Amino acid sequence: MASLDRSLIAGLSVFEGIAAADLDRIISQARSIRIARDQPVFEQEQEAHSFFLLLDGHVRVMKSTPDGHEVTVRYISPGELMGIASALGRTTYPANAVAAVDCVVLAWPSHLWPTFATSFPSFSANTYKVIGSRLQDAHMRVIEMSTEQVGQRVAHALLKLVKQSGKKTEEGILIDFPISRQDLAEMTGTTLHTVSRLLSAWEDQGLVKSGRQRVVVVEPHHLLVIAEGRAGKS
Amino acid sequence: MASLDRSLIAGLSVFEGIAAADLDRIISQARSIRIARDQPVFEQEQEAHSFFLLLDGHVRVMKSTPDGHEVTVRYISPGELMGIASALGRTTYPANAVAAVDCVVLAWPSHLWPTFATSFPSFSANTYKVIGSRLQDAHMRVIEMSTEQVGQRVAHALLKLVKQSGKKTEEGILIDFPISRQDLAEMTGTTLHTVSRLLSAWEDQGLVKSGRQRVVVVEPHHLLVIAEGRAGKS
DNA sequence: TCTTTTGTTTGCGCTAAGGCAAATGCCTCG
DNA sequence: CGAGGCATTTGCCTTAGCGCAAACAAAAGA
Repeated sequence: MASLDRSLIAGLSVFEGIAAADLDRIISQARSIRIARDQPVFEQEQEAHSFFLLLDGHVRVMKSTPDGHEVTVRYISPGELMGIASALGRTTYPANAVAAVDCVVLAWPSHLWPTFATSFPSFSANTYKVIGSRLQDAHMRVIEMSTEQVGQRVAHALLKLVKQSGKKTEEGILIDFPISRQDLAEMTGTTLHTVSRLLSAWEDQGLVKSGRQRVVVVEPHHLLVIAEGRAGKS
Repeated sequence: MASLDRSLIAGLSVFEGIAAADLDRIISQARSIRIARDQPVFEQEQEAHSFFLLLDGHVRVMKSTPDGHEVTVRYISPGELMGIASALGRTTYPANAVAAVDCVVLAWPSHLWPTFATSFPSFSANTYKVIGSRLQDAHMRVIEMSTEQVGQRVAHALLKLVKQSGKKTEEGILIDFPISRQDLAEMTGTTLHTVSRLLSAWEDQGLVKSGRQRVVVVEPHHLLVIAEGRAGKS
């Protein structure tokens, strides 16, 4: 671990409330790994040998069903934990994770978790908070899927991505990793066709600008109106 | 706590791997509460003062959206934990829980959690396992909502209920608490009308028998075929 | 017992959104 | 620079399932 990483890392919310010395001990036991775009970080059903912290890049987490469907569970941004199956007593990963762009991650062997949990209570508390918010997220997704129509869901997804990984540009807020219509469809439970139609319509209205694997949100506020449900049905 | 409860409780999976003496200490700090049908166990957004173990009855956990929709997250059966927000560092309950029938629960004050977690590591490990499986569940729900059609979803819901709370009768397997079409609709993201139509159709085919707030599954195997997707579209 | 409330059934029309198919445009790799 | 492969766009058709509305049935209450 190069020392320059330390200063970056210390500020992450996962490490809030952890003494510098403890942080050093935690970090020193991690391996830093570089993962090329489209390469897996971990795979569904495989033994959960490690848990990870994403330092740089973006990772897509998805689950595939027996009958071949794929659903994107979430995107991971820098600073977030992933593959923390061990904290929940699981021995295998529940999903696939692949690098959406070239990534750098820290990896700890899973067997360290129990020690970490007892030695660094803040770390485990922070981790469980993360899990709590993921559970919350998942339930929100269920609710969205149950009660909203596709337009709203896609709008929500875009806003979530903007919040997570939005990068200001002169055109608007760019989602700063490659994302296809298909990807958006897998996040919202629809088809790439429908997503394409929606984006085209929104582009005509000047709400977004989009191209190949690229989306820029121009009018987040208006998009929010759509997401919330009552946008004038013009 | 009456001692007769102990023997029942000791066998629960939440308490697996816990020494008898520890178990006593845990249980002695709980209050046993009786909750009448349709009364709340805890409520969304309220301060999470306690966490609970359901001893007897059935509890429905649901989430309401700002715009008035209600979605049923899950049913809790005897032996299951609920309201374990504190284990995830939350200070409020994320959902509503109401007794589907008269219930008996054990309640621990939330402030005990940190102590419990350190004093009884098996207990906390078991709890986190529960949370892990709930997260898994929630993701499965998202996937179902994304990829399956209503018939499949309702079939899945029925099978889940049967597994959780099925009671063998001469007619078939009865879901042993009152459940309305509306309830099933809220579990599967559809309307009571559609559920009603489906149940009627299935009743005609002899797969289920149902009445007012009552469902008996006669042919679980055939229902599974429907849930899995490829049932001849007759 | 009669009335009211609450849950259920069912018919009918409508529409959001999926499926299919073909065309177009943008990268990338040779 | 050219060819082939992806990603995207769009039109047209089909349909699952929702909304509305009315009739029914069973439980609960008076």
